[in-house]
Amino acid sequence: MTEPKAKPLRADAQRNRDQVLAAAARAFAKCGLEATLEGIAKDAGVGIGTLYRHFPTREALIEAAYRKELATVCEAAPELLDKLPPAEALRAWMDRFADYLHTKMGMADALRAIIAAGANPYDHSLELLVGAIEPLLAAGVASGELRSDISADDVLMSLSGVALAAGDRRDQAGRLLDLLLDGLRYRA
Amino acid sequence: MTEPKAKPLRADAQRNRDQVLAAAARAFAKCGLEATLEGIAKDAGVGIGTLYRHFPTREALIEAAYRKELATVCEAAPELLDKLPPAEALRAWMDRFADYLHTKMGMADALRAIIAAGANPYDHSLELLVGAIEPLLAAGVASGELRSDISADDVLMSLSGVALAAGDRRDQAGRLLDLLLDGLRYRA
DNA sequence: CAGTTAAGCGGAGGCACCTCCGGATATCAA
DNA sequence: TTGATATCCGGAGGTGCCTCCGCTTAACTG
Repeated sequence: MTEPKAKPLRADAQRNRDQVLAAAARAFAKCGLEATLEGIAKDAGVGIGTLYRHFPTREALIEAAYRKELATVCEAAPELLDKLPPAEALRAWMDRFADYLHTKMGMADALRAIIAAGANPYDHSLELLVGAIEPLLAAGVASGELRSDISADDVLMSLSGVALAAGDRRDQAGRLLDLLLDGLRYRA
Repeated sequence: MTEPKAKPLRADAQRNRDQVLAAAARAFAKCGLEATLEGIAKDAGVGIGTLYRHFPTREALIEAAYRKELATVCEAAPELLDKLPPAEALRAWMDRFADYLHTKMGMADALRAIIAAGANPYDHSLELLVGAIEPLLAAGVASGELRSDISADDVLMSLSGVALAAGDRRDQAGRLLDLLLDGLRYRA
């Protein structure tokens, strides 16, 4: 999970990167999303330039800071698939995802940027999410509950769009996710 | 359409407001959304403070600048309803809306804020949109094509979520809107 | 161990955002 | 017409964002 990557960083670079990430996690936990990048850099004991080299945008930093938690949400997918019929498992996972976004609204904007960017195939979080959705969707298609002409990408896009648009009105988000799932159910 | 409001502005205030709005429209048309507020203020011949008094946030200014165009999109709803069966009319209107957002991506963030704000009942654009969707939805329910347990608010939320999340991938947005409409169709 | 060099560092600087408040002025009452 | 005053104006200033580039140093070589 501490990805080695193609290019191993120089020792000092790796150390600084970790310190920035730790400081960012602290700052976001304490101040929410409006934590200043300069403050994070100072707290990490590095210059602002160093922070920007490692994380070229605010979103990149947030994304990296929350990646581990996001992975946890994604890992719940297989478990749900064990316990529930595919369509229900998908719906339940959507709820987990929406809950997560709801508690970490800070992540919302970052996520929107990540997903909207779309084009970047190296983005880890995006893979993570698509990877979580794919088995759920495939199982639903196999069991005949879900239509087969929608990709995991599309589901993610709709899901995140709905979750982000609904913002903090969690009940409304729930209704919209029901609606989304209805659209996904197979019809002759 | 040039709402008189409860409090008629003082003559100079009204004049300044109009000039700012005109400058904003010019700036957004020319530079897209990254037009600077300071530049707009200067172009309008007012101080930055005046701009901020009239439009406390960037979104407020954008919203005001695009309100007229948005109204045009909304006015298309009844016409579509005349020409098409309700569900198709709704779908066609969604396309208009998505097209609009697509050409004016600048508006996207503003719209997201407007819709996410939600709580502000005085927001004119929100009323406009809900007012456009409501008849389409009602006609669909009346004809039995669409389910009756979804509100125009919910439709707007899903629609905008999808359109915004899809960003500039217009084809994907189209698929997602199809999906949304499938969810809206009546099922026993 | 000493030399080389590519990678990394960091903060000064320029730009935009937004707030705040002393001065200006439209409006109204007398 | 002449104050009185509520309203509005505008830009200086404090803050954060992000870029750029000269200096530093880890890592590698012989």
